Amino acid sequence: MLAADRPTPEVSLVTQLRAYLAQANLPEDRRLPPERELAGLIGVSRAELRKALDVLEQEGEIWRHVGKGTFVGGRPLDTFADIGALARRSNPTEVMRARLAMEPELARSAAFMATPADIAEMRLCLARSRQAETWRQYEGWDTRLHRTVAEATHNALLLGLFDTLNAVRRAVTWGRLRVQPVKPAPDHHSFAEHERIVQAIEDRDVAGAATAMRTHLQTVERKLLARQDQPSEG
Amino acid sequence: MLAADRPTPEVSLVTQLRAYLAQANLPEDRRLPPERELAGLIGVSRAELRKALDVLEQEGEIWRHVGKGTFVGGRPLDTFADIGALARRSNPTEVMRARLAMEPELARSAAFMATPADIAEMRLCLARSRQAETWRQYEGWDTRLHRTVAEATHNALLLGLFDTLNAVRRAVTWGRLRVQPVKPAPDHHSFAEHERIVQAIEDRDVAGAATAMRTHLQTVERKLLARQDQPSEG
DNA sequence: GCTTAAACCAAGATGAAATTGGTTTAGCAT
DNA sequence: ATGCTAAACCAATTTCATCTTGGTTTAAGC
Repeated sequence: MLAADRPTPEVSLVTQLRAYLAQANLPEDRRLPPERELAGLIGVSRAELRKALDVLEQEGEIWRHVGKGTFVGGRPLDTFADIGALARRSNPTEVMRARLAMEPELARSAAFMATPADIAEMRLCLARSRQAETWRQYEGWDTRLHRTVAEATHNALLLGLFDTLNAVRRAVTWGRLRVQPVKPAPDHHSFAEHERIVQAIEDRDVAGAATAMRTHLQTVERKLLARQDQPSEG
Repeated sequence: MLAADRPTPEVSLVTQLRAYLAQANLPEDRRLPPERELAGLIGVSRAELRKALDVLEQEGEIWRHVGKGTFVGGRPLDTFADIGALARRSNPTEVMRARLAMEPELARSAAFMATPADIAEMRLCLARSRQAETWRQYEGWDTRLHRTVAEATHNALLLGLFDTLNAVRRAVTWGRLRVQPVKPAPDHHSFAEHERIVQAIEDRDVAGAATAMRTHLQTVERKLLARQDQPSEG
């Protein structure tokens, strides 16, 4: 381009762009023309335009995404976490790792925050799971025990995260048939491990609660890897 | 079809279908062939097949959806984690506690799984955050650093949980304006703390990474409680 | 050296066509 | 009439090819 086109080089392209953004009436979604087009409109090279857009993006005045375009304003936050999509991208191994990352910390927090009512419910779940006549019943009480621990943190966000994790776990684990006609053996590893978790929480043993939960989940992981016909719950 | 093909009409089509479901090895998603095809396979009319499928659906053994297909097992729960509702029930304190529960474990896992590319991106975020000219810019790089750590776990589920946590954090923190004209001081506590986190991850020091992240978040928590006019990020 | 234009890439949008469960209709045999 | 079958039709959904778009690389040009 000729020098005469830009008689005032001290007026930076960034400023020029800001002026354009203010003047141009953009569509409802505040999307501005594609870079190639915009470069032609303003009369600069695409590379130069992009450098200016980089600045505006750093400033937070615009946001860009490949395939979508460039938009004025802050990046919109998606208000929903899609469990299904998450489950599709994940797998049983990842679920196990995620449980190992989260649940010990939930147990730790529960040991701090649990009320007597929380602990009573945990003990109820323990007892019912021992009385279970089928694996399905056992799984129900097992799931409820783990959720009670999450509830005992008395933190709505942590509980929500646990529920999300749990929903993904169920979605991921769904396919595998578990035709276990027999009921859990009285010496099933989970009974003692669950007991230790609840006891640690009752004793306000924060480190012990986390450790007990981690140990428990590691056992579940080992069984899960060894034999696919075992329930994946724990 | 000839009567000879079905010499035992008392064996209902439903039973026959159940046998088929047990025997056939279905794809990962447990989807069975389209009705038209399945009808041909079994050798019955589509109408008759559908009547049997109706029973199985009633029993809860399968579920169907137009355009999708027919699947064995329970209908997947289409629960979306509602970030907005979660944010409404939560508060900054809970968010902080949730970060303290999750992010050290993410750092620990990242120390295991991070690739050189992950670490390079972390270092980039570090450098940019130091160069930030405004708090807004700093926050952007800080957020990106923390998310890179979550990415470095190479666990889609953990990343999803982190994103959910982060979305709630942003939603909860929404109201508070932070008009901090000055840029972060060169000795801002987070610089050194972030550096320690990344270094531990690079050194494959799993315990150190978790500890560094916990220490960092505790500092953020302290600052947050002491002075509301500080950025809540860290 | 620096800029520019062009090519290339992968993520996302778009739209036509095919697929699929659900429903209706017409034919046909009993 | 009754009951079954095949075919057509419908709307929801997937699939696939194509286009768009920001991001990146490359090489020519000055």
